[in-house]
Amino acid sequence: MKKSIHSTAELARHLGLSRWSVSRAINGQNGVSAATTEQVRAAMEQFGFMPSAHGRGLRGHRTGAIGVCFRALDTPVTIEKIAHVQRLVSARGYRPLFELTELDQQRGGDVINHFISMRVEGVLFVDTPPSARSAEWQKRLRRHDIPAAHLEPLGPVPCNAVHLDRTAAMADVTRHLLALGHEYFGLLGIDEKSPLGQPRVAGVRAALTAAGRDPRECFVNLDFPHPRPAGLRYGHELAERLLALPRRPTALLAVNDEVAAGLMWGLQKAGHAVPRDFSIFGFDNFVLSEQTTPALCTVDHQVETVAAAAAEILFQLVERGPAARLPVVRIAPRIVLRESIGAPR
Amino acid sequence: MKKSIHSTAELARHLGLSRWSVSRAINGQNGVSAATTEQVRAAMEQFGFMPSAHGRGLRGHRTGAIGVCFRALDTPVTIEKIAHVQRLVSARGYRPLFELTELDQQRGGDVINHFISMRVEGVLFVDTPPSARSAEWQKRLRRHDIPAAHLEPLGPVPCNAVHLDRTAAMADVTRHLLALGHEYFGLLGIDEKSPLGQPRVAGVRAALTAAGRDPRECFVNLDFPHPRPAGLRYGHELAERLLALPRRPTALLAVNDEVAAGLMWGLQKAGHAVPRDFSIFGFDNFVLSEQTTPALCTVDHQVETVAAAAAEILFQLVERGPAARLPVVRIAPRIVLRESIGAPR
DNA sequence: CTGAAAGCGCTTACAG
DNA sequence: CTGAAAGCGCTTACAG
Repeated sequence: MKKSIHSTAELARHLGLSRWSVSRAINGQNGVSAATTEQVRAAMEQFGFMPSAHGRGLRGHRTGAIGVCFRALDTPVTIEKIAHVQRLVSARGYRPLFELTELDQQRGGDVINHFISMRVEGVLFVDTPPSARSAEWQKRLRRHDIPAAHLEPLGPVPCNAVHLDRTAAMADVTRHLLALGHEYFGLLGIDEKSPLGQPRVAGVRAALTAAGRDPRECFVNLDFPHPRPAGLRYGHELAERLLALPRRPTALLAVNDEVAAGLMWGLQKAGHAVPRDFSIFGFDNFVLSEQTTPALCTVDHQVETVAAAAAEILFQLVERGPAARLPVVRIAPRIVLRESIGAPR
Repeated sequence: MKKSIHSTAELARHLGLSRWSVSRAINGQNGVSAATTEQVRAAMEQFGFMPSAHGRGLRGHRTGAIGVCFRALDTPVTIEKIAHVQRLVSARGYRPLFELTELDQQRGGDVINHFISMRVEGVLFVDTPPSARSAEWQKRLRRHDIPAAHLEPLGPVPCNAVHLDRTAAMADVTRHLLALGHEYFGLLGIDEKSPLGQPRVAGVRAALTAAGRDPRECFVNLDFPHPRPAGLRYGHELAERLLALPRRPTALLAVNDEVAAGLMWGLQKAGHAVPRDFSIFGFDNFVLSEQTTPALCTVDHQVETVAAAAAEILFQLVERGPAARLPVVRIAPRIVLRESIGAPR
């Protein structure tokens, strides 16, 4: 009675089969009897045996591995992306290999080395900023005929990428507040010079212009240097600055839900009511946003849709070859309406 | 002029060396001239070549891979653990392979299959609850002589594990508040029947008893059914219940920082001041805790210390063989003092 | 210090 | 439906 089995050869010997039949049974190829297949399956189960991915990748040349490259795990939205990517990649029969690039900055660029040495069939870059380093990474991947797709790259990418359409989202939000009767908008903590802030301000401008308003007279952008990431405390300070303004906006669009919450508490502490005196919109649909009183209106990233689109691009590239060029996809975020907005007084 | 190189054999041919010299140069073995080593290194750099992990794992029998198994990515503390584990494992020359078990519940248990097929040299379980499934996983690993260590298992584990000493943490907190003069304690949202709540309540009891008090008369545990995870809103509701109590505790110990923050806002809304009327302690040292006004006292998980201890256990097991049994390590959390506590009125 | 053989655990392509 | 050869890309152990 054997106690453990570590190769298809041992399994074959144990079952009195040839190693080739065992291999075929494991891979579900035809040309092997149903009885043999079942016998092999049962023995694998019994011994907890799994064929070596190394032997397999060496001979078969399909490793089934997909490299997934994150910048850092700093936001809840990024975390959600991981979970979805893991699910999508596994469901398609591949295995994800996760790497964090930020940690690697200090340790030399072995993220890509690892992917190459593992002979991944494709790489998904998530939230990665443009840099000399990442440009070089991509050149190396191309050399090895490994295709790459981009899930929300922080810079411009010519193809094989999925973006969240922040411009459309903010235009939507602005239209919504215009329809409620708001005339003067406050943007809070949205840095127009940052790659993520620029399209958001553009969306506000576009909606105002489309409604026949002059953007220069319809909104004020409040921002000042603060510790990153922008949080509750920064929102709290913004409330003070806002109240000190000679002309106060009635519709407030915050950079994220935490700033929106801090802003709301600051305003409430000063005796103002939301949405009676101010309408507030957050961004990110972070758990916090539904826990405040009143619950915050916000913008949802549609992570599942974005992740699915990016994964689909990668699968296409893996299956059609690394030379393929797929158009950039833009996903529209979804506005989440809750209790923090109303008509201005 | 070759444009790409995919194996040590190609590299050797290109450099006019034997494949064996190339292999030795790559692995930094002695018995190869410095000039040859440098030549090989330069060519690898030039062609972006990395030896196949599959060929390597097959012949060398050391794959350098470590499986890291998480339950889910639901809390910031878990996320922090990932980052530390990645860093520690890489620094020791291994490569982490991350898997999320919760997603896999639905898809069949191929987490362990993946680890086994990748011939990992060890597995680190993080935050994993005891279950029939995980017991079976461990049996399978043992069969393959793959050692496993546990970073904060949610159930009892006889060895090779690191725990956060929640009992010590709560005893510390309680002693601190006793010293300030508090006589009556409120526990908020800490479920004494849960594996994480039980040791926390035990710590409070222990500190009270040690101070010569009767725990039965010194604290009240407020908890009621609520949507998980416990957050701001739940804390907000707890504030109301607390204020309705015939005898109000002055020292409040919340299950986590979000509940503590919600509690604080609820009390402030009702016209009470913190810490003048109530002293509040959170738990987790979540970013939120330093962003509230006043900033929350809390308990830090010492993630770095816990992760390092668990990684060290795993490295020992990998190097000393899977039969080794290392004692369970308990790490004491650190109390973070900020502005939310004071002497009772 | 360098070369040539053997073999890790698989799959592919061919033969029966 | 099953068997035996060859070879994927490496490293180990041996020979010089």
